Amino acid sequence: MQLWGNIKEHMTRSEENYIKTIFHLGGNTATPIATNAIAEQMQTKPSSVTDMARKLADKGLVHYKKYQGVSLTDFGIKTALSIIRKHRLWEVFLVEKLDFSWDEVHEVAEQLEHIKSEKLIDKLDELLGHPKYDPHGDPIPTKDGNFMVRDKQLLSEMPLKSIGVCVGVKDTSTTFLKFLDKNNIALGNTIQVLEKEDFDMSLYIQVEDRKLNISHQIASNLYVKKND
Amino acid sequence: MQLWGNIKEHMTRSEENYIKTIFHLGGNTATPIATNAIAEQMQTKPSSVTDMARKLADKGLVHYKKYQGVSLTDFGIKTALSIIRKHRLWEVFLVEKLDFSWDEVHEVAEQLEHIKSEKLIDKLDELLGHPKYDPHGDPIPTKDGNFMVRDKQLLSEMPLKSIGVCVGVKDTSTTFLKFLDKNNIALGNTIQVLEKEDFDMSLYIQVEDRKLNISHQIASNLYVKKND
DNA sequence: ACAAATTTTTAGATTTGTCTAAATTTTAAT
DNA sequence: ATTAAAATTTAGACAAATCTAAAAATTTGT
Repeated sequence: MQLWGNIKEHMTRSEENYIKTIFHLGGNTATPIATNAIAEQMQTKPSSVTDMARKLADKGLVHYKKYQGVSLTDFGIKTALSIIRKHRLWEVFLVEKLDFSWDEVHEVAEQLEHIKSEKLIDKLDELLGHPKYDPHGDPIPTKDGNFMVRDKQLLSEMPLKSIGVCVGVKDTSTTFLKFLDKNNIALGNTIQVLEKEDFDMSLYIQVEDRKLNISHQIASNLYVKKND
Repeated sequence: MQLWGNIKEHMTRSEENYIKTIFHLGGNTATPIATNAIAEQMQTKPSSVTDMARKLADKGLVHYKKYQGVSLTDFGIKTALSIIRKHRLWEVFLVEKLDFSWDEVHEVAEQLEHIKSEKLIDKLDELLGHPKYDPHGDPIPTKDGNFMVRDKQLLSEMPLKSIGVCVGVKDTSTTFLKFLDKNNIALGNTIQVLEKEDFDMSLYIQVEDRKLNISHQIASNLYVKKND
């Protein structure tokens, strides 16, 4: 019978996945997330989400009122950041230490993120040199839950002639990442917008020393940081 | 509808734990293992073991006849070796790359061994330089399931005056491993049996350049390889 | 060999996470 | 402001993995 017994309770894999999904859908703000949206994202049914919402609310991880959707509590946000930290550190490990390519890491990191050992993550972070970004350019939360929010914008929104550095991808699907590999576009590359085609909104760009055409769809999934 | 559809079926964490336990209890031989023994080892009830025995038999992993105990099939042995390989490789990783001490690795490796990715394990093996033994001196099965069985013996069974190298521990409990650390006994150390005490079977030994007394209990949990 | 002790299995219940189908609530449209 | 549409919840079911208590089989002791 301990006073703060519920602080470090066991979280199941499923609970952790729900928390992560809610966070990614924007549930870190006060705006509640719809049951349907969560169900769709998690490839499950709304009724299952309702059940889990109750359980997570009981555990103090989310705010939940019937028919009103869920949003993360402060504790829920902390929990989400801890899971995301683990996921992204493992992604860095896979790419940096085990030569995975950036389109191969997600599935494995989805499993590794649920391993429970604080020491493991601290040491992994140390081994990797406390990386700030994962292989897709997404920021890695620090141990105390701080985010490096980088001021970045979509390549599709860059003004003509402006120059920037590629710092991330919005779409992390295998097909998109493989496309980038094939076209030799990688994080860290310098990109300049040479021309914009009004008709289909495609861009003519220069990546390092190469010139190429990319569709609007591509440009709107690449994050660029303006030259600072 | 594929011909060999049941070869790579999904194994749950629980199934994997049963297979591993059966293997460790000696189920790799033809000798069947008793339901009770498995239940005790796994901290569960015999009735649960019966249920699982049926399921594993259905999947072709064990031989099972009512009231007769279970033994692994060839496929079951292959599966067990694959899990043990993963467990031990992760243990090496934790010690070599993340500075874990040998008494801290077991719990985390128990989780990591269930991560599913062939590439992950292949690459990890490569990163670690294809180690043959884990931090406790236990052999790591190769990808195709081969075991390096080292000719070793318990320190307690070494003849007087004989010299050997410490190559493993039988008991891997935290208390035992911490005791060894405290007494500066590590794998690779050269050990000579100087005297044997008839009364309590304790040993007076030399470890590298230090002399010390150890109880029979200690000596019967340390593996030594005779100087070759 | 036969009764007693032990081991193992069965039967039925529980928990977690999921589902379907029906009912309810909210939102949107006219 | 009603009603139709959409979203959400409830109720009841299921599979996996476990448990308890009782029944059945095996082993052991004399």
